[in-house]
Order: sequence, then structure tokens, then C-alpha cells
Amino acid sequence: MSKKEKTIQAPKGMQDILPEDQKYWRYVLKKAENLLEFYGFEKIETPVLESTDLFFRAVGESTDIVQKEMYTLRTKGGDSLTLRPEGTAAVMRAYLENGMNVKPHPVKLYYVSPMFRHDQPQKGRYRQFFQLGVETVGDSSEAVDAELIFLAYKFIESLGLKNYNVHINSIGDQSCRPAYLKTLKDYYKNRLKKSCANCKVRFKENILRLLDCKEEACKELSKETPQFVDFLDEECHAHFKHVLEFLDEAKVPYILNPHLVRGLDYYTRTVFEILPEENIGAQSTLVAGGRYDKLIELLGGSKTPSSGWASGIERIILELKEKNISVPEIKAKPKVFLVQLGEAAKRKSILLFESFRKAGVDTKSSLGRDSIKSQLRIANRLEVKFALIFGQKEALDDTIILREMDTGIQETIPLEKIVDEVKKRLKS
RNA sequence: GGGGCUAUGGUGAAAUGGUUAUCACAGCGCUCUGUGGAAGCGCGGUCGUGGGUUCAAUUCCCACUAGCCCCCCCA
Repeated sequence: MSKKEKTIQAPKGMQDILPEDQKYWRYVLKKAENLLEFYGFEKIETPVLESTDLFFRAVGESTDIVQKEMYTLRTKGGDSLTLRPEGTAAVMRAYLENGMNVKPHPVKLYYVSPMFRHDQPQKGRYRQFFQLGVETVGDSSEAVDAELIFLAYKFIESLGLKNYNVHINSIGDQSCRPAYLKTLKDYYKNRLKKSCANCKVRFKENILRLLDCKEEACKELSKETPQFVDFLDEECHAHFKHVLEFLDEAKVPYILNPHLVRGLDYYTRTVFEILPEENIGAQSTLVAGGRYDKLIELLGGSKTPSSGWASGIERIILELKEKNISVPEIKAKPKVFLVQLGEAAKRKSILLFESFRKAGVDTKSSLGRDSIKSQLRIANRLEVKFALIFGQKEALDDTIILREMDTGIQETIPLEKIVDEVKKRLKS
């Protein structure tokens, strides 16, 4: 008695994308591609693994992503590599490494790639998930931010999703942020005992994060918080103002959200998210992004102000399904089914089938089956228009029976004419 | 890292502390090596894993694992 082997499951939080779901993926990717290519973005792929150091430097050591969510492994040679938790850092590394800084700027790039974060899986959140990322590198203009936000919004809209808002804020830059952080510190100093344990840590490590804490007590506190807009220096303020003016012009609905900050350290100035009107929980964010003027310098490049966003594909697809948005089917229904009987016919069937492929006629067959009954049953289930019956007799005298499935009318046709005959009848 | 719910053929469900675990759908095979949509019959589960309670566990208890969901956080 042989024992059955235990079956193996996919790792926690990782899922198969099954054939029946492919139509959603193709739909979303096609929409994104069409839109972005038109706007001059070029596709880039980077390795799944990067030096761990890249994310330490780019994403920030104090962030949750780096502190507790990275899949890090050591190579036999002793290097520390990490499955990328996000795309921007890797793409900027590729930008520098491949000398894209000599290209005309801005360099506009996009990618659709799997990202990996070791956190608790739940709705719309997986340990391996695909991100569509879009980056405009080397342009500090407010128009770039506005265009990116516009594109993000158009992307959502083009999918058929309605009632989404852009939430937007500015978190300043190196010159004005310190003053704001100091004010924030002063504000919280006396009130810290009212806030949650996490926020007490954040107070020391990343005080900006106090603003978007979801704890009730902290929410209360942050209502009264001095707002960053009032502390932006002249340049940042003008930049932000102009972004908003562009958005007004482009008719992108936005909501100023002074509590919007980002979980990654590299952001400066503009930050934004796209959320459904009815649900503003963290995991319903469909797109998030912002400007990162200092990132490339952090990675050893020269001053290259840039901006971008990312969108979780699984989340988008979940949303499409929830909103009952229909997407086109991928596979056309086959038109013809080839039924074969007997060894000789079966052998000849291979090339016959191929001649239908060459002629562009969508054909199916089941060479493994022998009985005419079971083959016709499949033909029927596939709802083909014609069945071709190719038996011993036909194989011998080079003919084939063409059966119209609806009527059951059959006709014997010379083998060399069958492809043309089927094509002709499919047209009429 | 914390919490809630769940785990029975491929799928969806049922029942049960005690011979052979039930049903529907799907799959495959046969009735049917020359004609489909129908019908009939058959095949397929060591009841997630490990331990405990018990004469006896798929059933009760515990742990683990996984799934779903929530907090945290992110896309």
C-alpha cells in the first residue's frame, strides 16, 4: 500500500493567478499600457532581488517596511539580498546604473512587477502582490506631479471605476520640514500621554506618522495639529499651489488632506492617494504616490528631482469584481472540432489540425479520445459550429465529413479542400 | 506582533462519539470503435497536521499549519 504524498500549499499570503482570472489581469494591464505608452512612458523590468542596502537607504530604516516586512536572504557568497518590497528604489537604482541620466529628461518609466512584504494577509493585501509603478525622473516641475496624478486618475477611470477621489497634501522638503517637525514636536510634547503606544515610538522616530494614526485618541489629537501647509516655505508652497491649479484645470476632483503622509521616507512635497468615496480605510487605497526629489541623491546620484506613483493590481481587480465591472473574455470560442477515428486518421490529424491553425481558424480536438461519441459530446459542449469527422474510411480515400452542429447536416468533402470550405462557410 | 471566524472528494454543502461518511455540481470511465445535447451505472475522501480525552474520535479538547477577516501598516 503506497501512502499518498502530502500536498504542498502556496506560501502564506501568496496566490496563484488562475486561468479564469487572466482576463482581469489582461484588461488592467492593457488599459495601463495604452494610457502610459501614449503619454511617453517606457516599460522597465528590474530584478526581483536587490541589495538589502538599497531599501535601507531609499525606503528608510525607521519605516515598517524595512523594519519588519522585508524578505531578506543571504547568498552563498555572503551578500544580503532582499525581495523588493516596492518598485521605486529599484528603478532608480537601474536609472543610475544604466546611465539614464544622460538621456533627455524627464525619463518616464513604468513597470508591472511583483513586490514582497511579509505582513499579515487580508483583503486586498498579500505577501506577494503586483504593483503598477510609474515614475517621471528628473523634472521638478509641478506640471509633472499634476500629470502623474491626472494619469493615475485616468487609469482608474479607464477601468470603469467610478466615484474615486484624489487625496492630496504637501509634506515640504528639507528646508521647511524641520521647522514644521519642531512645531509638531512642541504640540505633541504635552499631549503625548494621551496618544497610543505606537505613537509614543513614532514621536521619537518618525513624528510625521502621528498625523495618520487611526487610534481614536490620536485622531482627536491630530485634529488640532498645526498643518503643514502653513509651514511650507515659499517655494514648496508655490509648488503645491500650482499642482492644485493644474488639477483644477484638468478637472481632477481632489480633497486636501492635511493628515496624509507616507510610509516611505523618500517623499518630499506632493503626496497623494486615490481612494473610493465610500471607504477611506488604508487597504482601499488604489493608487498612492508623490514626489521624491532627494531619493536619487540618497542613492549616490546627482540632484534629480522625481515623482511617481504605484497601484496594487490585486486590489484593483478586487474592486472591479466588487463593482461588477465586466471585462472582455480572452479566448474566442472555437469554431471547429476535429473528430478522429482509428489510428490512420489520428496520425493524419496532427497536420490537418495544424493547417487550420495556419489558416487562422480556431479549432479544437481531443486526440486522446477514441470514441466518436465522446468527441462529439465535447464538440457540443464547446458550442462549435462545425465538427469534422475523420474516420478510417475517410483517411483512406482522403476525404472528411463536415458536420454542421446546429442542423446535423453532413457532407463529405475532399481533404485538400476542407480548410477553404470551412473558412468559406464561417464567413457566410 | 495582537485578535475573531473557519478547515469534510476538484467545487459547494450535509450528517455523525460506534459496521461501508451523505448529497449536488464538475471530472474521468463504461453502457456505446461511425454520430452530440439525454439517461443509467461505476471510479475518486486514510474528514488540514500532530497530540490528548475515550473501549471507540471525522465528531469533544489542545497545539500547530493554512484560509478568510480585523487591528497595526501598506499598494
